[in-house]
Amino acid sequence: MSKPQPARGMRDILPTEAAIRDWVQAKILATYRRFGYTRIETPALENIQLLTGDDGGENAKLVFKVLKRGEKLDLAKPGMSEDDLVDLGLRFDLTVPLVRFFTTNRAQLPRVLKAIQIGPVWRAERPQKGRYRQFTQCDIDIIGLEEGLAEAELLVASAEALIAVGFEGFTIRLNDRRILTAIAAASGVEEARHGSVFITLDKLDKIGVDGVRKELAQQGFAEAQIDRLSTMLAGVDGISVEAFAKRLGASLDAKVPALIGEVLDAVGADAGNRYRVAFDPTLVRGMGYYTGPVFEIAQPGYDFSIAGGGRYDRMVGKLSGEEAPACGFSIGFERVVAVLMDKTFVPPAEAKLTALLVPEGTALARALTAARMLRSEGLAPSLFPLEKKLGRQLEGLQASGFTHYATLDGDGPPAIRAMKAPAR
RNA sequence: GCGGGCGUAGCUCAGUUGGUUAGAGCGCCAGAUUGUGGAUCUGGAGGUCGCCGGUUCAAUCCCGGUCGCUCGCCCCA
Repeated sequence: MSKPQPARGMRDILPTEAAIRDWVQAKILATYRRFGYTRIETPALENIQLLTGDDGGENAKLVFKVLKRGEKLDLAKPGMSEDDLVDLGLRFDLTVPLVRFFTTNRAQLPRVLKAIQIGPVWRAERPQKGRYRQFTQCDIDIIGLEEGLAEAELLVASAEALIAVGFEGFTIRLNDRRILTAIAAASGVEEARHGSVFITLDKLDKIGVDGVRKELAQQGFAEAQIDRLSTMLAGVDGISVEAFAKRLGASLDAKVPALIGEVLDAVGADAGNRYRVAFDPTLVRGMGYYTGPVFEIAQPGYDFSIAGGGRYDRMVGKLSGEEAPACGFSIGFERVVAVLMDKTFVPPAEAKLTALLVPEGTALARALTAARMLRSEGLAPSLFPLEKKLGRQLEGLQASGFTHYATLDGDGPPAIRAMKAPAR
């Protein structure tokens, strides 16, 4: 007697969570609009070529692919491969579709596009705690601005959005892809293998220096390379970008630490004591498309990050042949909601949710009139038949969010009563 | 893609060293009592013990497979 379930890794959103999600989304959108960003939407499906290009990195392997339809789906043809059967895929992030959107609609868009996107993305990976195969992302991106102003504004706007939904005491970690490249180069790692060094480096806070050394050794890196790498990264906790740049010497362009330093100072000043911004040379970020500054926000007490982003200056050019600088910051909507659910957060109601209890035999017209009257007084009345066991009924209504009730008896206006605090 | 744990009532879980009719709490339904806030009492419905196969006189229990859920790894938000 197995009941139907949602597809693996997918989940239903129940009323309590849906209310939180609506509230979070409204807060985030309102914040971003005050920074001058405009909302855009792109389709859930994109042509498969866009998604399986090399810009998605590992994510490209996790695309949900969609079969061709009708005559184009010729299963009988010999020697069929997956590519022959598939022509569409579900987006795995919002950045690749945004770049496609920008190249498609460039003529009608402002020279500098500041876009908000909020919507579901899909990844065909194994579900796990806090990880689903469908999840919502909330991105802001700036296409058309070189590094500096864009990064500073994205960081501040995202931090303000998190503050607006009640987060505090978080830290924005900031690094730059070029600093990572310099670290790898100065350690004598050939360029083709930078990626795997970065991925291992990213785990430093989780597995420690010894863990990183061990993993690099397993991947076949030379003792000398590993030694140089760990010397460079020794005691970097809280190090200034200027001090760290000295360790790298000539392998790093001096403009990079200057830029990062300026962003840190500016955002730090704007933050005051509400949140922190810190340089972290071990911050990597998974996506292969990042070219410059990268950043991430973690919430104390949770081991996953709640926001991440960076600069991806090559992507537009790769797709359209015409370059445009781009930078974005993505809030992990699901994780923000998860944190609020943990706190059993209840969004403030706009109107008093009032159950209007209608005794048997009451004329429908009378019920509607009474409800209309309450609505005009700013309440949110909802009609239910009055049940025999009032206590039971009120308890149930209270559980689904009603804060007030009234019984429709007699001819006069119904008397609104507040629900009692739940008995313990 | 790789590894561990778990599938018994609507929910949370007991249980059987393999042996007639598989249990509790909560919830649900009906009635009584109360008579416009949760109480109490009585009665009731609801399970091919995830699915398929094997071992056995006998399987919810042991074995194999499968599906689902879950927690890690890889990777990621």
